[in-house]
Amino acid sequence: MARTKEKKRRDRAEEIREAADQLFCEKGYDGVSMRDIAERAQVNKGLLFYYYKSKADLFELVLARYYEAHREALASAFAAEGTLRERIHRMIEAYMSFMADNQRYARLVQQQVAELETHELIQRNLAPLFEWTISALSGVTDANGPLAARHFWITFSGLVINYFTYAPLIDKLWSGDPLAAEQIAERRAHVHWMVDAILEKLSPAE
Amino acid sequence: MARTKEKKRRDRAEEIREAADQLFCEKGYDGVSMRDIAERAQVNKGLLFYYYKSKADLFELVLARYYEAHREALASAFAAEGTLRERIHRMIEAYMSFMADNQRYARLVQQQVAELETHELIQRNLAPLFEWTISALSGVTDANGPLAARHFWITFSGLVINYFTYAPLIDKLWSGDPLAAEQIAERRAHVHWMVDAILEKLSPAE
DNA sequence: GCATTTTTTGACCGAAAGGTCAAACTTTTT
DNA sequence: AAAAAGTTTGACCTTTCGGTCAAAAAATGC
Repeated sequence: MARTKEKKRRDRAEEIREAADQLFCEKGYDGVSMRDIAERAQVNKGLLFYYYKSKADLFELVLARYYEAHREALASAFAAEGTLRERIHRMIEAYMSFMADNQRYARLVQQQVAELETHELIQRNLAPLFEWTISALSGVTDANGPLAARHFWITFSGLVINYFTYAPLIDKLWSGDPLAAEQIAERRAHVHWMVDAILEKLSPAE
Repeated sequence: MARTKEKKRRDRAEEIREAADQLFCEKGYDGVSMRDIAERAQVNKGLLFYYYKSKADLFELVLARYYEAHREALASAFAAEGTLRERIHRMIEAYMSFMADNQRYARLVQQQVAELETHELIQRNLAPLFEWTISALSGVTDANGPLAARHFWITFSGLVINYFTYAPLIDKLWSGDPLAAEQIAERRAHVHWMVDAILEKLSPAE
């Protein structure tokens, strides 16, 4: 008789990482203790330090995974095919999808940005996205002033990310869960509409 | 000889509040200890508890002052005079000015929103702003769907507040301080341009 | 001047934090 | 089966936290 059950050994390191991921997103770095993480992972506290050398280390790992996933998710959208309009819409689409799939991420980034000692990690990951937008928009926006590409970068990314970071608040003002699939689809449509409004005003001829 | 020097007694309660204000904005609630606050206020730690009953209490006071100032700053812009376009621009103007004058506030709100147990304080203060936008836009937007007023509320407020919350990050991507007066003026012009783009697409006839 | 009230201090408390470590337990290698 | 390597545990350490309190100091009323 062959083994019918795959007797998987528990991967403690992974369980700890997942517990840390959940808790950091829920309560923030300072709001979580290593004891909390150990408890959720159903593991002895000492074990956390066997696999990860410190709390800060564990946090950075959780963060780095998200940033990497984010970069990968957007990488395909960077492909320079189609018109500017198509490319931007594709970017927005990828960005919204990633946020919808990784709702914890928005909260994590927000907390990270809120820290004044802005980690070089976040910088390193956002810089490429920034550069892309600037170069993509360079043909249609001004080099400087209120219509400079850099303003549209903030505006575009804000349109997407703000919805998710403010979701807990929106939840209390609207009726219905803003993170439900239909609501997110609605926001997606809104952002696309906004992109069109901006592009139309930037170059009415096209 | 009359008293030439106004020998002002130090207002300890006020000094403590100011120190707490600074530190909470810099490092967040959890990142600051009562010892830190006492040290910055150059006051004995015990005194903090003489004037304020707890750390949470002190934080709420700092927060409440900002919310009140915010509400007051926007109150005049609520006046229902002029066209919709004028009213919205006036609102944006007031909002931007308040943010420029109270740059700490953006960071405080962000930290507050980041906490999952979103305080009823922030809710109570944002609700009126939300209601006003909804009713102001009701004539020109859809009742539901991607062009519902509620989406534009998030979009508008994001346009303003995002610039300030992300300023530390922008600082590292741009050249030049995003919180300098000229830069803020530029963002202000950008947001006004955005408002026009939106309104034009919403009702092209007008 | 004295008595009373209001401020201010420094020493102290228990709880909880991040982190260490030697010993016990499992698994793998030989 | 024994030895070696890799895991897991619980007890323990130091530091820091929010908060208390009795006593000292300063201001006030009479």
